[in-house]
Amino acid sequence: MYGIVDCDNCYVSCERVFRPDLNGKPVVVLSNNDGCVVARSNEAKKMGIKAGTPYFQLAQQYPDNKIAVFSSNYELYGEMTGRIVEIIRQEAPAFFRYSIDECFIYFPENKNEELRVKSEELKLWGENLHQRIKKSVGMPVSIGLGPTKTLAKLASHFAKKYPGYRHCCMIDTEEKRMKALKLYPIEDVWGIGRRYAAKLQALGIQTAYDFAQHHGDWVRNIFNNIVIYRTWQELNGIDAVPNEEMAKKKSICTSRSFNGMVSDLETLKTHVTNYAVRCAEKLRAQKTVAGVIGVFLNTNVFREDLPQYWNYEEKRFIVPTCSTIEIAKAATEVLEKIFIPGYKYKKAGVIVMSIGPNSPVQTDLFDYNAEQFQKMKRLDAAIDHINKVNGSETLVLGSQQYTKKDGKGKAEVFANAIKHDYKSKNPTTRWSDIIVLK
DNA sequence: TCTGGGGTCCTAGGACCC
DNA sequence: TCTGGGGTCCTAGGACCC
Repeated sequence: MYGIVDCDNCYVSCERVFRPDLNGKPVVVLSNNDGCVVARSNEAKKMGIKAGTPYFQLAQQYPDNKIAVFSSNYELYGEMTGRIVEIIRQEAPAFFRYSIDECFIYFPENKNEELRVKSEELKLWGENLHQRIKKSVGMPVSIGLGPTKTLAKLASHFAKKYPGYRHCCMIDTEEKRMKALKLYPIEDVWGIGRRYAAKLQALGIQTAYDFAQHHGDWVRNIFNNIVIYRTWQELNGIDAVPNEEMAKKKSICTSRSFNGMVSDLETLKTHVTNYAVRCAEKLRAQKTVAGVIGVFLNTNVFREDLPQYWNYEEKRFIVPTCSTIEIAKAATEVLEKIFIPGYKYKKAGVIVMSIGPNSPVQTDLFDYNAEQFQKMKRLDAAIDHINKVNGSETLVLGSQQYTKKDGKGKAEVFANAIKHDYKSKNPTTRWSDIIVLK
């Protein structure tokens, strides 16, 4: 059996833990730069607010402030969901964190009849897990149980939709499986995206049941695609999607849209340096080095009245690295190659690839300075430590700081934050934000 | 005026090897 | 008239996920 634990309206629920006055009221959380809606409370969903709605449209539509709005606060969401993972670590035999708000649980098959967990016990286990998470973290979660991961996902949707399941729904018999499949729209099945759903609907398939009823050969012929065939198998109760392991990322990307538009190379360099530094930190956090770095640059695609340009280039490191200074330097070099003056840029990003373990690293046969290498390593470790203890970006490179010339031609540092006008505090990670009880 | 930020896997086709 | 038979690796593009 598999389980999935899925946080209900994750970001909204994180905010509500510290704002219980907002329970039962419409709440949305916005993307970076207060761009669009990425999370909605049930009340907001009922009002017809769609995911991805640009915030300025929402504000026009509901000028009376009836909807509580939050900028995204990933420091908070990361810490809150981390607490949930800790509880799952204690309660579950094995698990895999699938995303920030979802966790798969693996129940090993037990051939011994006497040791086998009975269905009723498993269902109760799920209900108890929900209660423990609700009580100790404050997050409502929905739990689905089933013989395959895809069916567990289906079950979790029913757990979310019908209160009668007490937040945990289990598909453990043929009868329940059939009933669930018939009630489930094909476009909501895990692994069926917009394209596949459209194709299936054109073939007269409306529900998961319609799809599962077709012959496997038919599925293979129509799609010639192993991924969708596995989904078909899973709906039919055959465990087919491979279990994932705690894997290291194979590529790491840090990108942002800017608050406003940017034309000058100096500001772009500062942005790109910041993204590169983040990539280096992420590489070190998972104990890896990257062999290739890529940088991309975009103008504003929504401004059809302005000339458009986008470009991307890569550079290979002779010796794979996770050094902040090396990665920042390389990123700037690539940026200079793709930058064309005269455009109004809206977004840039840094990607690191060809990721491998940080030891042993194949060094350069002809130009390797062991002393320099060790120095860089110690410097990065010191930066990471200081930023961990004192908060991120306590210590940064000079090139990470945004500067402009004052009247006398002297460079002046200024903050260039992305827009976060409605950001909540960080009472779980910042001493300055700690809650005061009256 | 204002429109997010990450990831994964699979396949086909081309370049290259013997 | 007739033009082999295996492989591997890499890349781009397309689908999907949250």
